[in-house]
Amino acid sequence: MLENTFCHFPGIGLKTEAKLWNAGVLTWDDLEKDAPAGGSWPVGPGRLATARSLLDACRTALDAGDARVFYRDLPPQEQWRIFPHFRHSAAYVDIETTGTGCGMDHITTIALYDGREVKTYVHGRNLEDFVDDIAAYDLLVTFNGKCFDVPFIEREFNCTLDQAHIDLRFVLKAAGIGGGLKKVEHQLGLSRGDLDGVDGYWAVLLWKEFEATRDETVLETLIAYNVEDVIALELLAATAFNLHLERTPFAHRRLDTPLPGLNPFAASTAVLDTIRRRYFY
DNA sequence: GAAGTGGTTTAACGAGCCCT
DNA sequence: AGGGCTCGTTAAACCACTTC
Repeated sequence: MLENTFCHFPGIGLKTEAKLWNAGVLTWDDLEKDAPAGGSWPVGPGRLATARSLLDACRTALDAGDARVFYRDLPPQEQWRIFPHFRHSAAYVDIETTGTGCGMDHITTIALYDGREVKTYVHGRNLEDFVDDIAAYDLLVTFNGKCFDVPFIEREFNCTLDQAHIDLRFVLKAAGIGGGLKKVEHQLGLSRGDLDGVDGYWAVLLWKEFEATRDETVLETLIAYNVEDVIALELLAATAFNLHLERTPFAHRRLDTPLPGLNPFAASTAVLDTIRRRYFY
């Protein structure tokens, strides 16, 4: 999709890009050919020359796996186009915390999924390893991570996550699927089994319970919930990409919807019942 | 070459929304 | 419940191109 993208070039917005597509200029290679059928370019010679001068840099960035070039230059509502090109180096990330509001909050667990393997990080054990591990990826995929997860991580670890970042909250909203993560999953017909109805507030309660009891089953239930979130992100990213693709001339290049990854952690129904009884009845 | 047009960019602001 | 970020909107300025 990036090779069909022109709206990241200076002076070319979505309208001009659509005109190029309509004129049969569909790829970067087409941009270097003679004028399209009809004899004239839907963009002036100055902007055409600028775009042409940037083609090599774009090709190099694509080959080198540098997603940041496109992330920087694409309009925010078009950053979904990055996904298939850098999917092999994507990290689906979600954090759980002790809550929000009092300023003393900290991260309790982090889940990182790369489409193959799940990694988890726990406060007081291996949480700091996350900073080194995440640096290996070129693309972050989160839900509301631009507003919550990434600022929280950067504050807590005093670091900067400078990867390209697809925040599915905004991407899905622009595709007509709004709401929180659980609502989005529900709209797409996804189910979480035992963890249906469990939300971020439960993660706060589960951590509180774990700190009080040091019961590993409680911790595993929290991690299972955390991991379930990141596994779902891959499916949501592919779905969001396909929804946006349908609005372009390239709808035939849909991505296959990935099978849900295997969650190596299991939520305990006994633990969930305990939390339910204690806090919700 | 001047005027007009359409498109893009930029900045400021506020609202909305989702996270735990 | 609070925090915080992004996005959308709007308006103005700018740019490139077209038309005469």
